Amino acid sequence: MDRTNAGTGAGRVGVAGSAGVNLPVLRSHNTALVLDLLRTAGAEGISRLELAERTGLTPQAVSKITARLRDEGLATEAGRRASTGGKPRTVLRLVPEAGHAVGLHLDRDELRAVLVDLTGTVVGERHTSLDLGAGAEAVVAAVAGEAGALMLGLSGAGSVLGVGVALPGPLDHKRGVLHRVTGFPQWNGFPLRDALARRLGGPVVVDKDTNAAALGLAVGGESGSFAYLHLATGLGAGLVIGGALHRGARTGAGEFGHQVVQLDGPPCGCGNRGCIEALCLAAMARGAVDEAAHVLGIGAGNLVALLDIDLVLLGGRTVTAAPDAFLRGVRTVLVERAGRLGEDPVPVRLASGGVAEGAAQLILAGLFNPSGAGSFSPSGVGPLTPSGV
Amino acid sequence: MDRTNAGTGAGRVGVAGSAGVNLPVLRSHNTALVLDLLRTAGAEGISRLELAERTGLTPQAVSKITARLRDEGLATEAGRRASTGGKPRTVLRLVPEAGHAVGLHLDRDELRAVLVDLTGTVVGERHTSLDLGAGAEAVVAAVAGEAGALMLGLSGAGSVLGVGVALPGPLDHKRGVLHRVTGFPQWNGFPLRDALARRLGGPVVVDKDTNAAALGLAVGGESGSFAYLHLATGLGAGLVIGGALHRGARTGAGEFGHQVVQLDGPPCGCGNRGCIEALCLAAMARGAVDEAAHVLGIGAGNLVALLDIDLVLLGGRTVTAAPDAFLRGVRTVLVERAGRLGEDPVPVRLASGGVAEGAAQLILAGLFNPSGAGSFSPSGVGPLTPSGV
DNA sequence: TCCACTTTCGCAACGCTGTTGCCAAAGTGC
DNA sequence: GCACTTTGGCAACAGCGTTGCGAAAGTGGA
Repeated sequence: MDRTNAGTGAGRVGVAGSAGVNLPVLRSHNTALVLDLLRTAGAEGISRLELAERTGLTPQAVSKITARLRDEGLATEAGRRASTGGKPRTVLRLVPEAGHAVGLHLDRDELRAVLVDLTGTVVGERHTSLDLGAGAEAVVAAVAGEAGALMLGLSGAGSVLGVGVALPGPLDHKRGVLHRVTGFPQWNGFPLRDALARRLGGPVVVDKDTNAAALGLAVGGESGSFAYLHLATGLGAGLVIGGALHRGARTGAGEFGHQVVQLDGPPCGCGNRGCIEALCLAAMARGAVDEAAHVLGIGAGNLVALLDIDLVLLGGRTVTAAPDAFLRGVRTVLVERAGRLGEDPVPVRLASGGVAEGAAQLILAGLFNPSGAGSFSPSGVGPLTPSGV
Repeated sequence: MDRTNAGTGAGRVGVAGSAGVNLPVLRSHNTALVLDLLRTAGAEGISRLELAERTGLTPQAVSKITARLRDEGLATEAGRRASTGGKPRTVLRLVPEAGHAVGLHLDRDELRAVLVDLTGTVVGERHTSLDLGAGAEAVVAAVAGEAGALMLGLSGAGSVLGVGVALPGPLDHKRGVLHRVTGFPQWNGFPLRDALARRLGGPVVVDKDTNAAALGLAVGGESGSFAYLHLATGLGAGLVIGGALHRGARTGAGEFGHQVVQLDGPPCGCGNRGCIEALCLAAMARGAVDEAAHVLGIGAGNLVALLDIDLVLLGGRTVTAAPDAFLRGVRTVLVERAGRLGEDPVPVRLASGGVAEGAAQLILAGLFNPSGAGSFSPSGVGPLTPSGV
């Protein structure tokens, strides 16, 4: 209960702008940096000297940091590299079982819950149906029950750091409050984060499903700036800019579906005309997959022009039902655009990985992201026990 | 010649990602933070305790930092506040004359050059016609001449930290190389930054005019995330996200004008159809200012939806010729959008400040931005002397 | 006029950070 | 078996922000 906003990036300084850096901040920054590199290296591991090169710190500083991490049980030595004429480099790797996180994906009619270790590997999973219309109390109880069931069986050693929740509607990530979830007006203004945190007794982070998916992709290896376009019952986007998830001040970023691409277009459910979502859904309803893909490509092109991103990733039920058509349609538009400008086209790929896994990364981000507040203190974060279940 | 990329944000670590922080980095970060707050406070000044509150550092740390700044001549005491029952707070302020920067705005047919002090106040200005088609050699000579003329008359004390250059075409900010400037193919691939740096013997930074304008606005007091939309012979945007200018990996961000808002729209000069720039310019050609403003508003709405920005600023010759019409047109679209969502509308205002002033901020950013590399070392940056003039 | 009190702010000592100098360990190659 | 290269830890160090403390400079009541 003492740290319900872990990983939200809310600094210790009230001011929104940039904050001063003192030695503890410096320490946690560098520690997170090293942890992130260890995670990226995966099971292969990475040597101290490589860590030093990648961080810009001296080898001695890296030795000190990794020694701390080994003491805390977060890292361990894992073999040696071949020698290049001298003492071979010792390979370090993350200890996956040193910590866990729960990720929840609340969709309109189902709930998926995963338990992941520090590397993001799923070590437990549950899947049930869910009726978002059943009311806040019932849904929170059901969700907490699923999360609690996943957490049982973990000893105190590799405790659960927190619970990340991803769900569709517009919401306020910072305060963890839902806005008007489309189709479920009774959720408007519900403080989901605090309600769950109270029941679970540990840190909870809430975010949009598209943001969670994009975060999962960023952790999964996609680097730089990219957009994740999600086409299912609606059309939304998750934006990763310079390696960091871009939410906007009000968690409103990523409203890709309601960009207007046809000034005099057909009316959209949002009340406007010519939204790309309306055009895509209408085309799909007619069975015109290629046309929907083309329209999606136009939107992706607008995005690339505006933000100069490196990659477009596609996902969502509608896309996975006809992946080749959508890849081809979007790719065509971006290749034509690149040809006009004499640039290399922005690659388009299918997104891999689930939303629940991304939701778990909302918690792990506090450990691996060198952005200040969400620093790690293994002793400070008590094991999350499902007291209210 | 030794530091031609000052202020570009290129870190000392080759890796693109985040870098390790050591004590010198920490020091320059906090110093830049304090300098930025001093700049923001302006002539009124700011007390040490306010600096401590805003940065999150302890008062003692602020005292040490400000003592260094006073020793270096960058800050000075400027009176006292009224007492609140004890010793009154001593007010500190920036010493404007401690440093200068030159800002150049290369437009298609004219050149504006300004000399600004640390606060961004213009202390010297030149204005001449310029023919971008005259060839690189001639233009570089003319531009260097104007910059050199501005710099004469400054003693070594408050020396010139560098020259910032803003110009229209697509270009590579990091390498300082121009791409195909629209209408002037002979500039394609020209290394403008290095050519000017060689001639002037000091740091030079090159950026798009829209980016420079947006940076100038950010320094001028606009906080948070905003978009500067520039409508003149073309339509472009400068994006400030979370207080930082967003350029994209290839300096391609801000191609606002070539977003498609009419799938089957009229052909655009870029080879595509239905670009917002083509629609706006066509409407203006017909004299339909309100229609152009409406279309611009649609684009602004798309931008707000996608990025969740806090503010839209309008500028450019076309806008300043009919400011009320454009403000009304854009505002209407954004107010309608906000009404549909039950949110507060994003404010729309006219942009103030010139592009050349913003170009100068490209240099000053190295002093006031706590983003690592562009740290300040008063003795390290030699006075920029116009040797090649 | 004096005194108690509040508030600001610098000096000195301190703890902690990454860095440097040095050396043992562990390989390769002649 | 020796010279050499490379890794990586130990100890001393410089520099950062922090803490403890006291002087300075006001206010306000007696």
